[in-house]
Amino acid sequence: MIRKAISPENLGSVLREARKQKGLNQTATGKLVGIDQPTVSKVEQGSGGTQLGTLFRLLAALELEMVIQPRSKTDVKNDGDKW
Amino acid sequence: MIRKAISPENLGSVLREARKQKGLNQTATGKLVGIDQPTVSKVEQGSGGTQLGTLFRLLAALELEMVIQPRSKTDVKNDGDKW
DNA sequence: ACGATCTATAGCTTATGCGCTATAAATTTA
DNA sequence: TAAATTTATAGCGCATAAGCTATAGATCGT
Repeated sequence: MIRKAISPENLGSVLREARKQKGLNQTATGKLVGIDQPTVSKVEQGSGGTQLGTLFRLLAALELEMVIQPRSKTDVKNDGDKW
Repeated sequence: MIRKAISPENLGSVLREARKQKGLNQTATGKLVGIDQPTVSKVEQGSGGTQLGTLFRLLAALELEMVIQPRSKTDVKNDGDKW
């Protein structure tokens, strides 16, 4: 499971996976936090133009949190799959 | 130096701290990745309107990466930081 | 194949980001 | 405290996000 994101595309993939993991569709997810379905779609496709406010609302809907840390040279996909 | 962010304000604080830790000012940081100083300022102040593309460029300038993970059950106000 | 559900795309409108430049506060340093 | 540096704010022009609605395309189940 990809957790690390260094680009909007990465992030979009992470969000999509998390959403499916929760059994939600784009419409339902967006409704939880006031984002319309087309916007959820664009974020998941990796739109770098997406705004931070939109991202954090999405994270809230999916019960996710963001961690900022120094870039690791060695890749980080440790941690037994928790989701 | 691992910091969680659940809002644009959180994130802005994290970025500002990381920048200072690297001994950079807003102008120098922005120049590394083609962002102007006023924009860096707004991001650090927590503008939810900041775009993801801008954020990722800033992360690159500061040699940071983003990790998305399930929200910790233990409250986010638990590691000594004030937000 | 069919219908139902889900996702992607499009047009319109309003709002706002960002680069650029200039300048005003605020902070640091001597 | 004055000067230098750094950060915040503002206006302009251009580009684009996001909400809304509609619909086309894709996917799933029967």
